Amino acid sequence: MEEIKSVSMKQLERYPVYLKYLISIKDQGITSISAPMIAKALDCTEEQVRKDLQIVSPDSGKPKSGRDIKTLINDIENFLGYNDVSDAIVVGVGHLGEAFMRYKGFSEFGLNVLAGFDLDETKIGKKVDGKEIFSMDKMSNLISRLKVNIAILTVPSDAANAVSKLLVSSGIKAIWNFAPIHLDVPEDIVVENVNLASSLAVLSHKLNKKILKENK
Amino acid sequence: MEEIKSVSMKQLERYPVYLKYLISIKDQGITSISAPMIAKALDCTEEQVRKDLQIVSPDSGKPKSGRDIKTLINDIENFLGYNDVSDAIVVGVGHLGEAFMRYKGFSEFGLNVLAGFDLDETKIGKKVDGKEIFSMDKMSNLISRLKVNIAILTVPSDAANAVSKLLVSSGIKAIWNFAPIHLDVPEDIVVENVNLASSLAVLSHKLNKKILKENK
DNA sequence: TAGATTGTTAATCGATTAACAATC
DNA sequence: TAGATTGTTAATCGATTAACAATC
Repeated sequence: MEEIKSVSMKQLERYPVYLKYLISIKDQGITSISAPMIAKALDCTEEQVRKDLQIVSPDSGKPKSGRDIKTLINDIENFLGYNDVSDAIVVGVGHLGEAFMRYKGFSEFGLNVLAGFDLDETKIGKKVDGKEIFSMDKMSNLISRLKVNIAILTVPSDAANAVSKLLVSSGIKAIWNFAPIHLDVPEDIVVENVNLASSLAVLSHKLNKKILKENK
Repeated sequence: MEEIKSVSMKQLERYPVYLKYLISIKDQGITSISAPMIAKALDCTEEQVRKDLQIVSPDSGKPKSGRDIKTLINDIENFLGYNDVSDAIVVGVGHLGEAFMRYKGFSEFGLNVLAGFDLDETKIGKKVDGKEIFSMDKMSNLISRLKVNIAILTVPSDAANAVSKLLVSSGIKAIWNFAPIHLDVPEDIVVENVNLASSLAVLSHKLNKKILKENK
């Protein structure tokens, strides 16, 4: 029986950063890497790196040399599911939604955007990067027919809750929510919020503290 | 002497969510609100709401009735700096960068995008929502001349570190980084990362756990 | 008054950091 | 071998949660 190590959300957020770094290092022709090296490059502690890597990698590192980069990259990619493709739809094709429909990087993460949905009749029927924009009343059918699990929600805040209800009743299992509000959905629905206002609040606060420090 | 309550990053991230909710409630004509009501609507604990609000609001709530919504909204907006405008530039006018140049919501947060910068000669000189796209070699001069503090960094990962060095040497104080890598900048530079790959890693992991649970 | 809500103070929880023996 | 690096186990830190007296 396989041992199951649990992983925290904080750790999950770090793996893509490790991965990017490891790939860049591999491309330089380096074949093995140690926790202290990674820690130094990414400005974190080596203890944290070791604990994180132990979770995703079945085999352990070797004292003195560290870990094999290729193996490690593969372990992280498998752990993050980059090797299995999931279908997703973009709901709300505004500036941000359109950017996501055009974004090539998602395929790297195993995410495949099938189509977009919008209320605006002037957008319906148009194609963005080869993917069609449908009207909202086509959404439910497409989700259940193609068994889409993931919705990228980029509608205005005041529409977000109504749309999320529709998504849930159509069978969507996870919502990647870019509206800066709390979605009121059943607790078994996975919601991951990306709140730019929150992020900016942190940035502004740090910046103000810095400016205050400089001026005194 | 004013008492200074310290605030955590986690708390800062929550204020914009409170604010959105309070504004929507105010628009319904409600004039006062209690911590338990907010907690129930936003799916968190009332203790947390109380502690968070105590930090931003000088006057305390009243037992039974709670807090005055208008006052509270004003307190949060002031605390987050939404009433003072900061200038910013967008560096890297790809799909995401262009979306940010077009995004109207920033003004609500007190953020004013002045201009964009890009390497691509076909983009240079064009205007996006009235804001011009300049070549990268104009960047340093504009930053120092207009004393711009904030850069929204939306360049590809492999360019991010070189560009951030240029930003820092030009006098930028804070970088809102959308490249999924660690920026190697001096520690007094404020960096706020928005890593979509990290966010997606969390979503995928939760989704996989949910699917595993359903299938057993 | 009675009870809902308040702010404060203490307990719990989880994640990070430190310490250390094991090993290539 | 010596020393860098490893994984594990214990200590610290910070944030969340719980408990409770005060009050409109």
